[in-house]
Amino acid sequence: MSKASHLKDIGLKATGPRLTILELFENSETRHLSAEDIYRKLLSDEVDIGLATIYRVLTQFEQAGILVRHHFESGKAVYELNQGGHHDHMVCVGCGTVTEFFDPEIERLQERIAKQHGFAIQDHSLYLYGECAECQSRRAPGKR
Amino acid sequence: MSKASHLKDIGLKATGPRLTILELFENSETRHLSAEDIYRKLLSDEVDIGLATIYRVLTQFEQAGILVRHHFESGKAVYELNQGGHHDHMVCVGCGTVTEFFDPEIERLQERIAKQHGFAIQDHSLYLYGECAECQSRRAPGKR
DNA sequence: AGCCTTTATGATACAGAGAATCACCGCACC
DNA sequence: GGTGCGGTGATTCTCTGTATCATAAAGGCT
Repeated sequence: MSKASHLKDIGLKATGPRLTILELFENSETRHLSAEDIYRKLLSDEVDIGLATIYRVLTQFEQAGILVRHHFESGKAVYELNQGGHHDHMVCVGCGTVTEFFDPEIERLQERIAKQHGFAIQDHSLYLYGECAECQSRRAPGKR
Repeated sequence: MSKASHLKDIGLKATGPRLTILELFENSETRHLSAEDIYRKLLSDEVDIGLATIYRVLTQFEQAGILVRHHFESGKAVYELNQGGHHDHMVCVGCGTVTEFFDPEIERLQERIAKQHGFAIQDHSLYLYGECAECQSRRAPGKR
């Protein structure tokens, strides 16, 4: 299915900005992008899309399930392509790198805890913050 | 140890606003308070503390380890008394109630995953969002 | 107690992320 | 080829939270 018809299927016109932003996610090295990231990236590519449009499109894509939104500690929201599999995130406080992981055991334990409290989970967020291997050795070479 | 000397020990003068805010946390029904919550609570108690002061004091208390800060999905930061034991949170999207829990197994698994990636955890945040038992039965009485 | 230095306070201005507004544009449909 | 309607982008607004700065209050000292 083409990108254009994919957008139409969810009730959104296949406009220039929307296709551009979608392609940006598909071609980006870094999976996780903030509105600002996208804005600046497009500016440097000589593509002029207003910041308001970017926020709008990101929100629409999130509601349509094309993107998933995360709030890391930075305070600003980042988005990534929704490729089906749920996963959690490990964020390096040194370089900002985001590593994804999935642990079925943790998922199961969360469900068990919720059940114990009569709580119906709709969503959850698990972020590990710390230092990645590269940043550790950069900071203390020789060690470890 | 008195509250006043506790504050002095961490290098903070025992001023009115600081003692008031500390007592508010100790006497509050709801463990988790935002700056706004505190501001409005104090206003209704005829205590006039500037919002700037509240933000400052909260930040200082967090740095001193007296309070712990959380970012739920609401976007605004909430604080709770740091009473030693780490725990995670379950937030009801219906009524906003926050339930605390601790699962040593989940903690252990997080550490294992980090180690597998050579990642040194400094901190983590785990929030479960969903509907609490009360809200479920309120929405669909009779069911479940 | 009274002085004096330091720190805290509160009003206000500012900053940054993101949402709302609104005139204009352009595509789809008649 | 008009016309209607959703989409766009410039701008304004809102909401948290921070920085500024003149004034006030703590706490040490005598």
